Amino acid sequence: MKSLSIKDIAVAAGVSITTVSFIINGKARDKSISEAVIKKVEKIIAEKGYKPNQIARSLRTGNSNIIGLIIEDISNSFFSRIARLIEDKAYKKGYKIIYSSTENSLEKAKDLINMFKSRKVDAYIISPIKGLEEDIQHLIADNKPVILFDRNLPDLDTNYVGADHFKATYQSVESFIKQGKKKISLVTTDIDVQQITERLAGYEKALADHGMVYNENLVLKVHFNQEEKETMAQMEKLFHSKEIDAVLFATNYLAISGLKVLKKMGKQVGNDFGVIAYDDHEVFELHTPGISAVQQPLEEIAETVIQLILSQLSSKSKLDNQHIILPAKLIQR
Amino acid sequence: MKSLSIKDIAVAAGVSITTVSFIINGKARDKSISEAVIKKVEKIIAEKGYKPNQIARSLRTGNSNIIGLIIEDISNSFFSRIARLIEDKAYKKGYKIIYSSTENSLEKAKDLINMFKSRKVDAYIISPIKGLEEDIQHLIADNKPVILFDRNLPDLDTNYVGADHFKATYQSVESFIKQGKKKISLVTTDIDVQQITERLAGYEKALADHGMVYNENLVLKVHFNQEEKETMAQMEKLFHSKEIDAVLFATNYLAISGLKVLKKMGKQVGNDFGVIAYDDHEVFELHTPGISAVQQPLEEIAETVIQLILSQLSSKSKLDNQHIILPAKLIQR
DNA sequence: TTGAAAAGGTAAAACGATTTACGTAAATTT
DNA sequence: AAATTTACGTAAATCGTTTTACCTTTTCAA
Repeated sequence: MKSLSIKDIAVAAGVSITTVSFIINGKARDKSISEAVIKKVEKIIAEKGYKPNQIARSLRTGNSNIIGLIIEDISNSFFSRIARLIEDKAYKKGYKIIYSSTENSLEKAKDLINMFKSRKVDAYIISPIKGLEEDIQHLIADNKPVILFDRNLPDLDTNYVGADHFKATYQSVESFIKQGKKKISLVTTDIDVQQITERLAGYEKALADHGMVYNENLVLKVHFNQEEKETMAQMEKLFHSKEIDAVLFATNYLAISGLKVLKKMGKQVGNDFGVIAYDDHEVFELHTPGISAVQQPLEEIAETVIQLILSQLSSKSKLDNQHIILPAKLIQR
Repeated sequence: MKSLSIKDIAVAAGVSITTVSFIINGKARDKSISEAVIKKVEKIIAEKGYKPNQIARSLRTGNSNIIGLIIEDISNSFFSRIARLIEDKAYKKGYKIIYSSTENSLEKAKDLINMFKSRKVDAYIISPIKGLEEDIQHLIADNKPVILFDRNLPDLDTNYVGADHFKATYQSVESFIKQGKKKISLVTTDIDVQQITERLAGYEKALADHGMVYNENLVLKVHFNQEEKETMAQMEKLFHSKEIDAVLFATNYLAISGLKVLKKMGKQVGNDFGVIAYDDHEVFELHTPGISAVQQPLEEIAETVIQLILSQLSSKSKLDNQHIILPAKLIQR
């Protein structure tokens, strides 16, 4: 069953391919095609169920109506929720999403960018990793809209949408201090991206502002690609050896691992051991007791990203780059 | 910055486009191109960083190296995990994934299939919904590999990979009965797909086999697209009004909503109120007490799906359709 | 020494759309 | 009545590949 081409429609309607193309693309009136012809062709298209071949279209026009989404890991609920929201909004505007996970591998990320490039995606939404600067720079030079989200690459002059991580961790630590906590630990990763360093900075500043000393023994930087088992072992050591009375986790998967450790150790979360997680998750809501968490405004992030993309795609001239920082909220439980 | 074309390479190397094409596609030796020319062209390609335009390639060859993945909702952890695994395995074989969520809307699903079709995806992985039979039939007639997963459409003669839902619910109910539960409730959805009806059937059969009467008041069929708030209200009513001593949830999101309800009601999960969830989730592991759950073999499902796709793509002739049912496991907590 | 086969390569058609530039007849303006 | 404009439409180039069918020269066997 060969699929229909524009030629089949043209033949069936007894007009030229050009005419059919104009009609499909809504340029018929512009090009003064008579109503009668328009009706006839549209009828035939509907009857036969013809759909233009997007590949051919892309080849000719140079754009694809596809937006590439590059994230760390689609199975992380933060990313899958964002992805769902972005997809949904993009779909309403006639754009499709191709997504891929980098798994924090620079090589895979570069590879993905290349694949997207050779598929001529119209725009890129990237949660980047360090080392990707040059590749992204090429995209920008190519005049493709690029929106970074979640993480920023400071060396790169492009659009960024993210949450105010500094403030969020600052407030989290402050809330611990108000509860009278004395030994506040931070469990974070060693990925070198702004979003993570900001979280560390917020932690340090809050301590300093409240006259507490920064103690590097209280900060655990987990290697980003290691097995969960090892992460849990490191945490267990941390929780055992010090008289920590509160811990702030810098990502949701670290918090989940941390809660597993606490459960295993039989250590109760509560008045004498406070926990705050980063990026909300059903686990935190349902945990007994409930776990406080920093909640990023997912809906707003997705909306902003899409807005930025669409405005860039629709404007001929290059727009000014925007850095949009949205507030994150500490959900107390 | 115009991107490079095969012509640029041909000119730079002083050979024809054909020759370059043969070299790119590894047909050089076959077509007896001399080693010297191969080396030279490869060098130029590497130097200039030329990547073939996949769009043009697709237009000519009719395939895209893209696999379309249609699921219910990428933000559901079951699907996002499967997606991640499938993506990963596909990527290793040089295939990319375009995914989209149907949100259980028949219209959106049909729309997605059309989009994928006009983008000439090479194969389809679909978690289908009722009413999609005809559209899928067209794909099959088009000679495209189609693998259904998670849910089957019995009227359709194609490949299917799924878990043994009947057995899993049967065993779950049986385990409740062994614990001495007398009033076992099932909370499921009203989506009319085989996977869900199987789960109901397993529940009924287990009751019958153990001499217990099926009581339809104990079965709650939640409308699939309603607000969580309403779902929770219905569950609360169910949990209140009857002397239920155990509940089996047929999906993970229902179980999560259910746990929220129980928490709100102050009802303890434990000896006098048993809970089993479907599709494992971190929430169930971390809940106090731990929640037992039916765990589908995600890794095997993904692997099987990809295997099936690849073998179909590589064989010229149409292979026999396969129905692969993998065992699901009840994790007791 | 002749003829076939192998070596080394290329020209041009095809994939299915979009778009530019142009053609002809009728209507309108001058 | 001639000139211009408008209405209605089409031919052909183009996007960047792959692939078929062919061409020329060299090698080698009979």
